[in-house]
Amino acid sequence: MKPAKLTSLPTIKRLPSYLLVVEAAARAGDEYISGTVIANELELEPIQVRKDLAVTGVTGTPRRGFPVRPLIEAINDFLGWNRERRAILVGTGNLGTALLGYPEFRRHGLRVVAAFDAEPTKQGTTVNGVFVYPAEEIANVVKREKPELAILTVPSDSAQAVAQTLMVAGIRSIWNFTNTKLKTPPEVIVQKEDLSSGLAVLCVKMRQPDVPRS
Amino acid sequence: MKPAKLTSLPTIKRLPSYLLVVEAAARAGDEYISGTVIANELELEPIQVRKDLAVTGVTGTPRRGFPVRPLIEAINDFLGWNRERRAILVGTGNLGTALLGYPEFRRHGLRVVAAFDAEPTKQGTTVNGVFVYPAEEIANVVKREKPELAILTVPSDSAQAVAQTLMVAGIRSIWNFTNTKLKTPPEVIVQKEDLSSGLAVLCVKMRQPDVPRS
DNA sequence: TAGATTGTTAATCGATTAACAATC
DNA sequence: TAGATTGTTAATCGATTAACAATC
Repeated sequence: MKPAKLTSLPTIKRLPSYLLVVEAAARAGDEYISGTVIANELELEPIQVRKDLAVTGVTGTPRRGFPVRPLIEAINDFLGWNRERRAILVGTGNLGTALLGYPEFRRHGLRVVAAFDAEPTKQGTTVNGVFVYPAEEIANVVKREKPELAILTVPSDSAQAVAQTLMVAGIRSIWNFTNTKLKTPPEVIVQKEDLSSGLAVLCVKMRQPDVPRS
Repeated sequence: MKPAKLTSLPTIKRLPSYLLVVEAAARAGDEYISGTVIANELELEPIQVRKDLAVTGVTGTPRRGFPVRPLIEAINDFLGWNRERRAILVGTGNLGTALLGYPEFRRHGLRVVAAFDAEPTKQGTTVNGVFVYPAEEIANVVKREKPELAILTVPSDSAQAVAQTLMVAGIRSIWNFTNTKLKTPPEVIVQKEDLSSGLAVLCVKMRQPDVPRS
């Protein structure tokens, strides 16, 4: 059996925006939506949208497009967004607090079951509905709550040490919002969000506006 | 005169991480750093680092690598990070507040001179040192403060309307943290940060760990 | 000197785009 | 029916990687 071709990263990144457009169509009562319409909405090429949507396995109908309800279901399914995923968050500073209060995540199945902070004044409090434990409790709470992933929003200089603690506690996936490149063994999955990259792109675009768009 | 070849987006996005590594070398007292060392630190290929650094115009020395101080200078220069850039921020919710308190931005020349919120209870207060005006004051304050860009951290459903207000007020660059695809004329520069894309990539990696890394 | 590293030119790889037959 | 849209196969484009002479 030949291995299913892996989905490209750019395709995966575009799927959430397709989902938003298709959900809007659903709210508008549409039964079908064409790749052309999605493409116009997002300023993409129709062929790219069709190719991307192929990964969901939903087949479209000539002249009508893709069935809205099944498409929403299939995108969510592909992204694993229609099942619950337990997470912990370490570092309840400005950014950590913001993420705890971001309703979008909950809609995508992300459920933060515990937060941690090194700061004693935060420990024992509740931030956006999530209880804050001392950082020393990571191992215990992970053992009890069995989260699938950890969201890392600590200061950069403690990022590696906290990641270490998380890995020792058994965490195998880390969503890294620090600007530290974590040293991790190959079996640990790390997704790094980098605001500085975004600022860099914006700054270069502002200086030299003909840099490519996406 | 042939037009200077445009720098690719992936290259621009990697430059900030190079900068962090090179700055660390400077703090360690190193005079030179090789592309190989940078590559190891970031798990990249040395050839990619060398090619990327070529855009800065700094030339390396065989056997030694790149001179640390000039390289820091040149990367900052390329990104426009060694001059001040005035910005306003609209929407002082969780995320907006987090960004106002993010010290990294200041280090890269971003200076938020005013914030705005539709919520009367926030108006007149100071968030992380930045005064919060009513949203109606956008036009006035832009006229007075002459910011180069606006950071958009409002709820998605008001994103397009606020963007409209900003553009009418004369703003030509928008750093968009909402998940709304803004409708803007071609001369307006928009940089969209998409946390959902990041979550999508993480979720797919967790399901199917052999997705490409970066 | 010997050998690690640079910078350039060429090859490869992968993603986007084009072309077009099939179809509702 | 006519024609818009799909899905597939092929062509193009651009980014990454390889090869290697130059050099300190």
